[in-house]
Amino acid sequence: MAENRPPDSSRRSERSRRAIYDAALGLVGEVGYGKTTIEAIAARAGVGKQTIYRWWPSRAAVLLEAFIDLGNRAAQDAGEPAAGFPDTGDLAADLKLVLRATVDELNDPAFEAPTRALAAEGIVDPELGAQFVRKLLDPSLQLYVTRLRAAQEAGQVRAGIDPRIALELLVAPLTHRWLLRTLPLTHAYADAIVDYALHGLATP
Amino acid sequence: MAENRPPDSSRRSERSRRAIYDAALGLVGEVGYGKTTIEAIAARAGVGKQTIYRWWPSRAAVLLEAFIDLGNRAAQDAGEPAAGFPDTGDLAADLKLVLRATVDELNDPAFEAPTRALAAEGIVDPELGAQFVRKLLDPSLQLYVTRLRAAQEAGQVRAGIDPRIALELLVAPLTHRWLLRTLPLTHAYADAIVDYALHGLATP
Amino acid sequence: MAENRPPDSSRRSERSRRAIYDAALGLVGEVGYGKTTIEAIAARAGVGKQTIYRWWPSRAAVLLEAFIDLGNRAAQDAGEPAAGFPDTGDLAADLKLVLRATVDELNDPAFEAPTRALAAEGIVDPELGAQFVRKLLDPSLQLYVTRLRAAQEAGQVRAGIDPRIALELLVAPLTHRWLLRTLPLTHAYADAIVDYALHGLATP
Amino acid sequence: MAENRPPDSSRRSERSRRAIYDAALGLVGEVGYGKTTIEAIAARAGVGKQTIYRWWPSRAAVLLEAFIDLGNRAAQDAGEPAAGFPDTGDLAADLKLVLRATVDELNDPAFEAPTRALAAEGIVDPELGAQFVRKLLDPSLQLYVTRLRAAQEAGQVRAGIDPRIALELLVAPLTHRWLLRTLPLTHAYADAIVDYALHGLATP
DNA sequence: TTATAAGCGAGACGGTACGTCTCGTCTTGGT
DNA sequence: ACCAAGACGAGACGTACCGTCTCGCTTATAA
Repeated sequence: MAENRPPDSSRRSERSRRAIYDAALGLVGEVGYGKTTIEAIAARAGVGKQTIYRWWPSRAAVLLEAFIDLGNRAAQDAGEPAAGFPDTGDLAADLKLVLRATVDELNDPAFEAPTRALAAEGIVDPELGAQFVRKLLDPSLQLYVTRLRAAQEAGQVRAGIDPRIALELLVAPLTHRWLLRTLPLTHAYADAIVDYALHGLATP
Repeated sequence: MAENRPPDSSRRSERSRRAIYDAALGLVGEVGYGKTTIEAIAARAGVGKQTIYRWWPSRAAVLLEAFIDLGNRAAQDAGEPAAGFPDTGDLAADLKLVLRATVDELNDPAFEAPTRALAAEGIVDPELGAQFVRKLLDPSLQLYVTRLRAAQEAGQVRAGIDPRIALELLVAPLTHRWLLRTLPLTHAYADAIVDYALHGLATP
Repeated sequence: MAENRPPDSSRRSERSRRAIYDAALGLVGEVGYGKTTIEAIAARAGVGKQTIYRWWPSRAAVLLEAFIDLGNRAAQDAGEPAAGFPDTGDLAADLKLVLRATVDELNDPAFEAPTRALAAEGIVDPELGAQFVRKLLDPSLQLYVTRLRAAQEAGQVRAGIDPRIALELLVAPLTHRWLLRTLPLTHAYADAIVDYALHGLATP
Repeated sequence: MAENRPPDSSRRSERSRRAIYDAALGLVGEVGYGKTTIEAIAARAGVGKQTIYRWWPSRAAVLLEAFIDLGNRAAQDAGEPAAGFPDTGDLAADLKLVLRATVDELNDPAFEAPTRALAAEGIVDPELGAQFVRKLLDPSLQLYVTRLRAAQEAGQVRAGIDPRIALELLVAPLTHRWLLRTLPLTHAYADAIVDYALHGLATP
């Protein structure tokens, strides 16, 4: 009975898709994620509810795609400036630069609400969490891997170090403070993390 | 007009409070947090809904208190046994022991669902997040501070190191992997984190 | 802000409407009007509560419509049979016939509960009372007017008499006894009312 | 187990009783009967809910007693002026006088809300209805019986007429219009009812 | 060039849970 | 013992959304 054929995406309305992204991001910013209901998105986008249910499995999925799309458009607008990791040869300086920028981004109110919402949803919904990590988080982390490997080849990082683990020593503390709001997230903290991570806690 | 006087907690029914804790924890374990409704908790606890709304501001607050109470009872049952941080003199070994235990706890399915639910809720609701940190997280973290300070006094940790930041280098990577499910959370990973954090990434 | 547009009645589910009528009448008969909740009607009708709230302003309005519908269906089933007022030429006899039938109807237990409930609600809620009168009471009373006017033309009723007032002399005492339960409502009483009303109380 | 002994009325607080009457009448006047809850009465009277439940079986019973008490106090204040039925020898004139006064009373807004509420409740609740009739309605009606019997002895009313039925011919139409709001309730209507009832509808 | 079938906007539907309100009972402490 | 106060179990209220399901209406192939 239950046919459940997937919809023909070639006939999908681009117009509606954009309107839904805009409505979703707008609502999350204005009333918070909890009150961003599918009905409200549909109403604001001037779209039937079914059009959302046809193409997305959940409210969080809509927001995730809207977010990714936002990033893509931003990148495209900026003429695709790589957004690569700086490599001045001074690893500590480069890391501090990037981590400070991360701190600023995490402290940006416009960025905060939807990201927290997505992170929270991803923590509970493994499917969504995987997408979140794959599409939003991993690409950024990969840049650390590249930079760390370069430093390793330059003899600035110990040979045995696994860059994939090393990067977590740098990034996780920031994420930790941001997600759990244990203590304020400052540039000084970012600098301290870099110093501690590079030179260790133990007496030499 | 809006009087809204707080209820008289001296007349609160202990019986109902326990029943609500039990029902909440039971339901979260059985059907997950998302489907643990206040109505269901009230029904299972044999309690009026108003009795929940009278004493807790939200579903998450109920679960948080239930969780804390569970911890308290466990501690009490066990006759308040240590719960302290090991101090064998070997800092690396002690840290590995504790972080491995943390890994095991985070990987325990019984523990996972409610903790994820609470963490996710706390990420979005600052009020609840603060309680979560204050009542559940901070007490554990404080033990790290104590142990690190002892190591510092023993000359095993560099003098300038702030234990409160140092501990995040150790704990945050575990939390990060657990919350975001980037990569598997293993004893080997815990060991690596301790080694990297203690001795740093940079070439000496 | 408050849009509150009325629903599109062309898309209304006939199925649900009937089910709601049946459930409402059934429940009033079984548990009484006071215990006939909207939740119970919805549950028994296999209908969402919103479907009731969408189309009716109150519980009493549902029952009123159900009642009217019941009358309409009964009339339709019977092939629209007479329902008219008898006119044998003997006004007293005709009135006694009709008033005795009214007495029987008012004394019918199946009829009593919902009618009392509606009447009581209409007494307190002017809106509903108006509908009650217009849709259920007035059509019946109009038959009296017709019959009395015929009698007037036949010279059996004094020329100056206003049929609309005259009818109340006949009908109100029955309603009075029924609503207020002052004294038993019998055929003898109906006969007495007709005799008194037609020939007056005063000595000629 | 369920003892359910009746409370000792000798120790009853007169103070509370009065406060409850006042609160009940005040609330019905201000917010209508539907919103006059027992909780609200208790709160306004500065009385525990149990004190109401202890002495009255229902909200309507409270209001009924409050109403009766109001009448008693009014009578007492006025020095008990009989309130008897006028008897000038002219039955028609006396009846018109009284019925016009009744019309005025029924049209008095202050009087309307609680009386409608009580009547409506009495229609549905036989117990309460009986009390309503016995304590409020019958005493008034008895005055009609007395006056009609006097007229009968004076030869102004036909010998066979039962005053108890006759009075309903006069009073019921007014009640009918008031309760059901079929048509406006005016002095002219009261006069017409008296004329019609005294001299009948039929041609002599 | 029409028909035909998809996506679409709209929104009614059967449901579930919400958070509030009131019910009538029960408990506590005060007089 | 009655009382004021109010917590309690119970459950209906009316609202908000859920996800599904028709409805007509474009709109773009395929006959």
